Amino acid sequence: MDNIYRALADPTRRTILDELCKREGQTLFELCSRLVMAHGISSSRQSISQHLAVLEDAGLVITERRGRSKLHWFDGAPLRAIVMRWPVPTDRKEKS
Amino acid sequence: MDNIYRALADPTRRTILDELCKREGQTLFELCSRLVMAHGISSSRQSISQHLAVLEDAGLVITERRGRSKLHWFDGAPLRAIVMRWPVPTDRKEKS
DNA sequence: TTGACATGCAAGCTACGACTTGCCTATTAT
DNA sequence: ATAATAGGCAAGTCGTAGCTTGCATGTCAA
Repeated sequence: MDNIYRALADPTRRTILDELCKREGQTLFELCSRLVMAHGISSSRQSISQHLAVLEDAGLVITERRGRSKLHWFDGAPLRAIVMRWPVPTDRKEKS
Repeated sequence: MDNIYRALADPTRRTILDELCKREGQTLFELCSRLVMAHGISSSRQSISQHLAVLEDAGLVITERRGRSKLHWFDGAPLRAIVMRWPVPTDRKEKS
């Protein structure tokens, strides 16, 4: 799964992940309106849909069809590949 | 610093970070030859140099001029922004 | 000082990614 | 059945990232 990095490369996709962390199980329309409200993102529905497809392909978003809607959840599991690949220093507060 | 994500988006740059983790303080030429040897990367010197500039701009690589050479070190500190932004599940081994 | 070595700068080319537009499919309500 | 709702598919445009090429800068050795 190497497309995590590509998925994280786009700022809109990162904001989508933020939004899905705040509220679980959002539909595409919920996400679109919330991205406009909270953040200044005013992309088309199709654009957000394509972003979600990239995120889902990377495993960062899990979906479930519910009738004519599609619900989206955030999943941080693929992010472990990053912290396992390179050393991430712990941020202990250091005195000067 | 939002360009961490862009810096990680390229596979060659990720391999450069891997290589710098294995051996510290490499020069540009060292990196070029090692990228060809260990991994199958055969980009030009200028290409690698540009990649290093992106990584340095993202704070993932720290440099130091030493005479006519430039030494490079890996720095994982910017990666904390990722693990602090989204929840990364700990991978405890689970019994089935 | 002169030449070899290690790197930097800048312009140009090409390919891919993000976005839009238009139409299509599936589900629910009346 | 029909219309409205929620989303999917596909082609096309545009900008930018990655790569190369050519030349310039700076450093060390003889």
